[in-house]
Amino acid sequence: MFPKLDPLLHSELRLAVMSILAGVDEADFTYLKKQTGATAGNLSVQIDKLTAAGYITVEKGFKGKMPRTTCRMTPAGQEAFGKYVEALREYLSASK
Amino acid sequence: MFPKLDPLLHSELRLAVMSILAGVDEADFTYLKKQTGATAGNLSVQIDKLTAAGYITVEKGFKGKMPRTTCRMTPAGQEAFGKYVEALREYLSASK
DNA sequence: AAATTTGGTTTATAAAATAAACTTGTTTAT
DNA sequence: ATAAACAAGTTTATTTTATAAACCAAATTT
Repeated sequence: MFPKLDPLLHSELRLAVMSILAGVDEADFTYLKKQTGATAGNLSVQIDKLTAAGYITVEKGFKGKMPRTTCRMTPAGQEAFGKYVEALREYLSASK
Repeated sequence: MFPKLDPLLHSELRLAVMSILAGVDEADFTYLKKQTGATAGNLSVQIDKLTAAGYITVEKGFKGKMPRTTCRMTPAGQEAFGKYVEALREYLSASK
């Protein structure tokens, strides 16, 4: 009845990151930080987890002289995100 | 942009319990256990948390000679659940 | 009457989230 | 030129959660 929710996505911050990346092709660390309101430390950790899961890729470079970390969602990430959304709807729609 | 998700509801098992109770007036422990597939221990703990939050009430009685624990969602729980669902939609719909 | 099942609770362990502190380098002010 | 402040993160430590394992009391079955 209730499908298992991908624990990697069932996290407020990781979900927000994925939600942003789902609509935007790429986003860098500071942008994600601003949009989510997360602390840098927390964001760094959660980005690592999404990367380890193969849901996003991280590219490190420089914008001028400042370091810049760019994130993109992978196809695997898109699929996982889609499935998570579907699963979640089961939980939410059970009410009506 | 991303509303805070009520941490009490952003839990797979507690969400499932609330989702069931949202549609059903009352449900007892064993029913919830069966429907969610949770272990009794986990369910007991999570029911306690929902009770402590005032989201559900627990009534203990007997069905014949066997103990029976009946759960109901409170108005506060309904409101919190509704808000949570709304908040969550923000996360999910940001993608499209 | 011994073993099993029901309906749980309590306690212990593992995993996550979060924050605080630290690092490396850059820009700005002195 | 150097000290102070800031940017962009990472690492480590702390707190909170989730989950499972162990336990308990009473009822039922063999």
